[in-house]
Amino acid sequence: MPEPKGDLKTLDPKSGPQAGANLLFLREEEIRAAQDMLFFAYRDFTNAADVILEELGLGRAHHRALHFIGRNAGMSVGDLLSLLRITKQSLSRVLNALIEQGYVAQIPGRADRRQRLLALTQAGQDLERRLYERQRERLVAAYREAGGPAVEGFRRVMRGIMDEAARAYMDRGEQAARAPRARPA
Amino acid sequence: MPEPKGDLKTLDPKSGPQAGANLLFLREEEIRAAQDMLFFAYRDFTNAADVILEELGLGRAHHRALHFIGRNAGMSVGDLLSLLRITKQSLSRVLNALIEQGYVAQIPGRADRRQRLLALTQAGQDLERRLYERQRERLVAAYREAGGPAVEGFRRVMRGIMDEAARAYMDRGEQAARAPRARPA
DNA sequence: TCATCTACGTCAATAATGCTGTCGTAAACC
DNA sequence: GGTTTACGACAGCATTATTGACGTAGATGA
Repeated sequence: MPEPKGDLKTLDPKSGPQAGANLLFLREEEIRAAQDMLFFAYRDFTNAADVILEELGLGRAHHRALHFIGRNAGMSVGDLLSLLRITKQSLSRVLNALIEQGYVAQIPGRADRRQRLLALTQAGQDLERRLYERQRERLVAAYREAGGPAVEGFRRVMRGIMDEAARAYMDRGEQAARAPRARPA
Repeated sequence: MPEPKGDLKTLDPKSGPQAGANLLFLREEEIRAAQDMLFFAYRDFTNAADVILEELGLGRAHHRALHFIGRNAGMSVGDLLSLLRITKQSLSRVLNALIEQGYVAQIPGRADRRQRLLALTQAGQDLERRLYERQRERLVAAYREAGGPAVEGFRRVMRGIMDEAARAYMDRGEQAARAPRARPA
């Protein structure tokens, strides 16, 4: 990459040696580095699928919906809403587009016929898989570089960052992990 | 080829008939779980600061700018643009608001007087710290729950997910790590 | 010195994604 | 049978992002 003049690395390397303050500083620097990392990793992770989305005229919101519907075939609209934590209106635009374009199907719930259970059509599964593959590349590379124990640590920290509801969701498939639309061919 | 998993939890105790397919399944489930985690962790991490932002009528874009300016006092507008990877126009709205409200100061570059180097004012430092504290709570809790080795693993995986430029940026202060907000307005 | 590039700012228009509030309908529930 | 629930839709608005065009001051090099 071309180095601009106002180079980020040459900011201020003076060191103030105070053991206690230094420890405090290290802790703060550690937390601030985590802020950086969350921003960068999330940015580049989501970017990975953007090329495909763009050529289809879809956005990241569509991708998120496809992802969660694919992973929880037969979920209700309400379930999806509380997973995404957006409003009905925000979702409806996205969902309508996906339905209209044949990526998502709605089937009335059998137990509760007010519900319109969501699932990916074949086209939806195909598209979701294409998007998945892009993000998968990055994640697999990162996992491989980092190694198994690091991945376990990653999992533990990420879990700690998310809130209780999200943790409960993550625990969901622990037993019935294959429930969704599992199985790679 | 790659080590699939460093003994995460055992998703499937029954070492079934098709061990190969099962391994494949585990790998895919692992990647998909990572997608979930990135979404949830990022969502809840960013949400942490929203209350403060809202009462000030600021958004997350303002927070990101404050964060990076605070961490790189004296950076140029161009540097900030390439860090955030947004357009000049997107940044200008945010930056103008921050300057107008007295959170950010611009000083002409000494070497290159076309530049308008950015730094937080005292008010900006105070605000940024309030926002930081909120996110810090979450991260400290997560780090403590997870433990030291897990944090190192987290760091390694996150680094693997981000792109080369971001990694180079992370390596920036490895020695001069104390540069961040050492510059008063 | 003069032409050109660079760093930054701005105007105009548009898109994607989110929000609130309201209303309607069908089905479930007590 | 009245109330709540699940969902859909309309109207309007805010935030954050985009592209493209244009201007200006200052750096830079032939």
